[in-house]
Amino acid sequence: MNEENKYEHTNRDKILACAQKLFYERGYDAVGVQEIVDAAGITKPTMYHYFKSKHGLLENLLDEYGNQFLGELEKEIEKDGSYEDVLRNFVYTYISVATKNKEFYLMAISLFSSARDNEAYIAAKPYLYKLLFVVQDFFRKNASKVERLVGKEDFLSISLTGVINYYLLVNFERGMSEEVLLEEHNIEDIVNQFV
Amino acid sequence: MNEENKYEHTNRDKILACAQKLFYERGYDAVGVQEIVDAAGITKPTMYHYFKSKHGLLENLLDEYGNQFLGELEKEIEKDGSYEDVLRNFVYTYISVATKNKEFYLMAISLFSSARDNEAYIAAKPYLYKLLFVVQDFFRKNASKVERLVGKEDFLSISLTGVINYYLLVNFERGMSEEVLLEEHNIEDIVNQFV
DNA sequence: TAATTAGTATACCAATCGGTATACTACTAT
DNA sequence: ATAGTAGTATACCGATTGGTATACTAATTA
Repeated sequence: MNEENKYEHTNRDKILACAQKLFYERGYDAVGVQEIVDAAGITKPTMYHYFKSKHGLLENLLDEYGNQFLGELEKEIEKDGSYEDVLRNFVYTYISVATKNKEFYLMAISLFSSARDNEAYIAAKPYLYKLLFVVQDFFRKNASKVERLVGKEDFLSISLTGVINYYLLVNFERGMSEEVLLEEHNIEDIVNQFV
Repeated sequence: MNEENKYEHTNRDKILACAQKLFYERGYDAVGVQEIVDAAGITKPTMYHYFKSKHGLLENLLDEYGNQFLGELEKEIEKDGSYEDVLRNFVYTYISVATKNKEFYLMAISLFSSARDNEAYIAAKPYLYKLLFVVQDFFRKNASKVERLVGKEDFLSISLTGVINYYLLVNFERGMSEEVLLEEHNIEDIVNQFV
């Protein structure tokens, strides 16, 4: 009945997009519901109709934006090639997807590092593990190609995720552009640490 | 007149200690001033007497606890030895100091990853850079011993900090103890990535 | 056509937010 | 002795917090 792209300009999507931007700029706790609905040009009951609470809004945000992010990373694991090649592609894709969704990505990193008993951390925790599992899957599939790395899959996934996250965090803070972040010598620096 | 350790049980220190604990548990924005002063067993005007605002409280907290943390790391840079030896000691000291001040350390990591325009991030930013500079100093002094690493000091410092931070974040989350975190094979895994 | 449902707004709630005006006490310095 | 200062409490401030009761409209379904 409706193949049209209605789904792009609904109030629900406007709320998600505005919440994402505000959470990125100032953080989940610092942004009030009123501010979100003002930015989206609607009123509170509309937000509480779609998402049952502020917490529910964050959960939906993480679910829709986050799984899209992880999906793109998972596709990269399927590909075949030498360890160094697939690693290089994986790192490139990770940074590429992260920079393309810079605001969501930084928001997610912030949530992953939030305080233990913070409401936002509790919502983000499953995705922190999902990301870790995706990177672990990558190493479980490919580390077997290099004897020295066998058995180190857990550490390697923590280490790679840590390096890339901090690399992006610091260099976004420095105002570095997507193109520079993806330059060959920068990718190569990261790759070289894992060969 | 007073060589005694008065300075450990003053209201000021009680406020700092309680704020640190609460910020660690639930985050700066999620914790109200009232809750802090209740935990410290005093009232608001006392807090506003010592620190001019909630923001000022955080600044003092970072200044006193943070500089102590960085000081212990800086001492390690002075020491001499082969690249691999000083690196191993540096990593060991970093993790050791971080685990001994686990609550403060996790709070700091959380602040470093906070949203750009968040009040807490603005207070933490100088210390994010200070930490980066300390690690950079380490590599500027020692990377010269290994030709392959010369010129990579900036990347190396980001990378090492990223690995250790994420290593501690994930393994604290997993409930891993200080002893395990400092086990030789775990330290060696990290060190091996930087030789 | 009648009944139901999804979506939205007006107007409100108690509770909490960060912060302060005022006044008191206890100590210090003159 | 007296003036000043540091520290502390009672009681309050306006603003904002997350959330909702009620009512309306527009579209769908029976």
